[in-house]
Amino acid sequence: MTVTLADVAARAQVSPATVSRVLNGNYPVATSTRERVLRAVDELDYVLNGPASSLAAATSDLVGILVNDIADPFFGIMAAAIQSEIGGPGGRAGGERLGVVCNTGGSPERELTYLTLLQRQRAAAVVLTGGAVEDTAHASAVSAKLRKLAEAGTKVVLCGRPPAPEAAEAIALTFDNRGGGQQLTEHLIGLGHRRLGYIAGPQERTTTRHRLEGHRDALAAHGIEDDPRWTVYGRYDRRSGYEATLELLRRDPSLTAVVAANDTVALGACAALRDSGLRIPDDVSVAGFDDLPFSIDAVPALTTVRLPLSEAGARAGRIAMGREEPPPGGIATVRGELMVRGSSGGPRL
Amino acid sequence: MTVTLADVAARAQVSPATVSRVLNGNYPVATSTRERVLRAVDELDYVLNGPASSLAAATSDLVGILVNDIADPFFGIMAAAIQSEIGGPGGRAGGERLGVVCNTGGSPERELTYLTLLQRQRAAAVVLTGGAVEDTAHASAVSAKLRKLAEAGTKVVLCGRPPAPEAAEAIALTFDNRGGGQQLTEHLIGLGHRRLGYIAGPQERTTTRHRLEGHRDALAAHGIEDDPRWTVYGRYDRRSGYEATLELLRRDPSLTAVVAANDTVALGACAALRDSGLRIPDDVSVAGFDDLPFSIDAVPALTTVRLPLSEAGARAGRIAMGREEPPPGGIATVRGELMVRGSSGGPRL
DNA sequence: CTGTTAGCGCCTTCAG
DNA sequence: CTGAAGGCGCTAACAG
Repeated sequence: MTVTLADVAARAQVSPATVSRVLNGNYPVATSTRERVLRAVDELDYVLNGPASSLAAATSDLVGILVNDIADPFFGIMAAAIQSEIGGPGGRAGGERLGVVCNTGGSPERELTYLTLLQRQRAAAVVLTGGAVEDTAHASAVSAKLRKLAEAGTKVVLCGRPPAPEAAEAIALTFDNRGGGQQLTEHLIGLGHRRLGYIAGPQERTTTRHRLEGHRDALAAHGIEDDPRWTVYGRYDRRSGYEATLELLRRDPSLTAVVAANDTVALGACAALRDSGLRIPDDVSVAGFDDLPFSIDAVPALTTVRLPLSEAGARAGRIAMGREEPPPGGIATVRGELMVRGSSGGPRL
Repeated sequence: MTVTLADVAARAQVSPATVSRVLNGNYPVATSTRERVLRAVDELDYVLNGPASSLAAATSDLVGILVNDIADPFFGIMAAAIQSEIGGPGGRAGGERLGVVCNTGGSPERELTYLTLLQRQRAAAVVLTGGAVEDTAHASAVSAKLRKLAEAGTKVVLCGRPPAPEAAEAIALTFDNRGGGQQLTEHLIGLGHRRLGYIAGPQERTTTRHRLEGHRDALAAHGIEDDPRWTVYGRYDRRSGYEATLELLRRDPSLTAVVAANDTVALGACAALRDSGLRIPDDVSVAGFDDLPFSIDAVPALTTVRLPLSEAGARAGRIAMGREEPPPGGIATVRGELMVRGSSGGPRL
């Protein structure tokens, strides 16, 4: 029923081995022979059997990209960049690789499941994006998995994720969340703010912790006591920002600025402030993080920290494909850039 | 080096076939035997070889999800919903399927490439999301590919995409873009608008065409002549909305409403209007399409048409997994819901 | 319920 | 540069 390599060989009057060689292009074949084979492939409408090929070669053309939330542009932008570097030629059969993104939904179990599935498929590479969960048991389970993947020849790259201490084989491009958070809060302090609310992300995430630490570093550097009432934990979504802001306002109506864990949360914060009859930035300044495309369209435009998601993703993709040297030591820190816009201003008197 | 099924069989003192059976759970095995096998699997840290398994079984656990732009939440939301229905148990080996999203970037070539790659992998199912490109040559190439996939046993589902006329095997859940566009414009006309600008998406896309047709249907129904100056084509992004709006304003400053191809474009339109010193909706009303999460946060909140992306995606996922009956005739139309919000109001006098 | 026996379709030495 | 041959690891009849 289905056309096999042998059929192509018969039609082209060569041996299966030869067909395999022209298809994989990893071995010298006479031009005339190649053309004959290619013609046969075309005439027969032959499609390589991936599993068979992967089985024999003990490696596949699959490249996995794990993201926490595919509906969040933060991950979408990185994934698109990674995939664009993977899609191109460079794979084994016919030169195409299959970059596939897997949505973990932020769940440690699903992350592990996907990793196993990818391991099962003998993936050529795996790129994990975004913050990690800080649960110890899970973290070491993931590290162990990554180590095994690496041992089996799968390249492992972390993008926008802190290095895995127990899996040194994994190359890491880490975002400087701490530094970014610090810059942002420094900016607000510089404007005169002294009472700043902070809406953090989920408690057990590295990204959450690092951004918050940066914020606190800035406060400490300026001798501002960090009132515990000023920090609220939530999720990385708009709703969470909305609710957390109301909560912050309830706890301390005298706040003059709200720093959000990311832009999406900041948008929710803006909505809550507006609904509370407060003007931005006249009454309360707001800041986000990431500089997603919509942030510039907020009214007023959002002050935030731009992360070079696309660039980092592209680099991660290239490293995963072995087309770029990994950074020295296997770890590189990617810095963010403070974007001062209309949502931040001096505090009300 | 790597542990194989035979090793597990030896350790558990059973035949390889038995091991396979407990792993796939598709055949009766004595509980005691199963436990012994599972223990051996665990002790040996065995991981099934996916390619070998797929080769022997002539099908894989891979399910492809094609999206036009992974960085766009429109697709992200659908993809997440589809993947959530796929991820669960139901696959062959160990009950897990690998839902993988592929980013075509809207390019017909990449779409075809991914389809081939998926075909090569003997994917269990493929879900194509979003509008199709209307180039005839490409459309029939895709249809041909889909037909071949279906013949090879791959389930094909279209989600938010019009039916493929030449590939009737493909189940289609189509969005009623035309009806939605019509409702939206009806709403604006009802408010009293008579001069409406329209920012369309890329010219050769089905989504673009259908939404525009709906708009024109509404105009025609009310005897409003559609001035050609009032339509501008662009891309589905913010920048395009910004530029198109300036262009519309230049062509006819007397427009009282701008209808955008989607919410993202509408956001750009709002920015352009604001930058031109026009108030929304006092001077000009704005409307979007899709009702993405950020639309409610625009200031003023965006009037738009809500598409049940998540629900449609979930349904598509279930159908792809054979867990839900396809709609009669293989085609279902999913309607949108008009969401009237602050960005639309009566025209200025 | 379990073991035996053939392949699945391709890649990759090894000769020529 | 090309052909022949063996096996990659697993599944699916078929017996028992």
